Amino acid sequence: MVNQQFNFAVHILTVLAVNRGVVDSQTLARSVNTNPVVVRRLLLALRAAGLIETQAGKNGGAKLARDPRRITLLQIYDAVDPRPVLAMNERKAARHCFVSCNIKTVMATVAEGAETAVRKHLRGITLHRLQQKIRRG
Amino acid sequence: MVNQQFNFAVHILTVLAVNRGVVDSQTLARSVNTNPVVVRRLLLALRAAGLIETQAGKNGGAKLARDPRRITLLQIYDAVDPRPVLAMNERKAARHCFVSCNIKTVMATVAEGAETAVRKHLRGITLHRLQQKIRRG
DNA sequence: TTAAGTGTAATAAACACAATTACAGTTTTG
DNA sequence: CAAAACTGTAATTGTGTTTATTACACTTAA
Repeated sequence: MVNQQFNFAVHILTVLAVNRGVVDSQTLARSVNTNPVVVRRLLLALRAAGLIETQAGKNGGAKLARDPRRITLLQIYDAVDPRPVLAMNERKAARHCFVSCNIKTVMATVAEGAETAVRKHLRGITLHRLQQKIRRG
Repeated sequence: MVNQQFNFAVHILTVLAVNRGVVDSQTLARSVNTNPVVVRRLLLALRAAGLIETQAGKNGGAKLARDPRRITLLQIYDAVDPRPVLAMNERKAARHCFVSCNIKTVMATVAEGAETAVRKHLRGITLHRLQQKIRRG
């Protein structure tokens, strides 16, 4: 099972951007094709990041907290806090082996570079842009 | 459990680059701190990519097939064929929902861009460079 | 011919993630 | 104020992915 929180979150926000109003977790879950509880957990993360507002009670749900032009995919990425794009090796090094003792530090730099590259890419894409693409089919 | 094949593979190749000779899977496994069978499976992938040569039988093992200056992290990445850096959503779309029907295509483009960014980063780093970094501690 | 390796299948164990159930709390509306 | 319709959240189960382990046939050097 691959982590799809980023996908789910972008999907949810796109629906909110298109609908321009309050949408409940049940409706969002149907669009994403998942469980409402999964959606609500993501909504909490998105709210903590200041991207949406939620309302409890009857006729409650979620809506965007700001203009889609001012929401980037990087902000969504950070909101759901996914695992690094290149996994780090957390095992103990073999003390007798020089490579084993130093590879971790070196690979951390490599992973950091990969992360930076992805972040730069995501920073350049706004929710509004996705919305436009979807409108055009 | 996070996929560490890329980490393992880079580690293995770095040991081979430093040792400059045949190393058996038992020794490599101790350095990586994993099981020899796991190492041997990775060695098969690296051999298929033309990065190493292996030898069966007594005093067998693996060695680099070419100069570390001509091995990039991208080649290693491709050899182990890891999952995409951004996962794709494979679920069925909700036919009644316009966003649901089109988000997949849009997100595929986003994921492709992320992949390209990471690949570009990895293409710029050679095994030889890692070796140098490790030598300096 | 034996010792020490690789190649490879099969299975078990560990782990991450999503789905589901359940229910307390909140808010609107009649 | 009572009922309906939501959110917030904990607890548990189900499913898929990855690594570890065992086993053994095959290969090669000495």
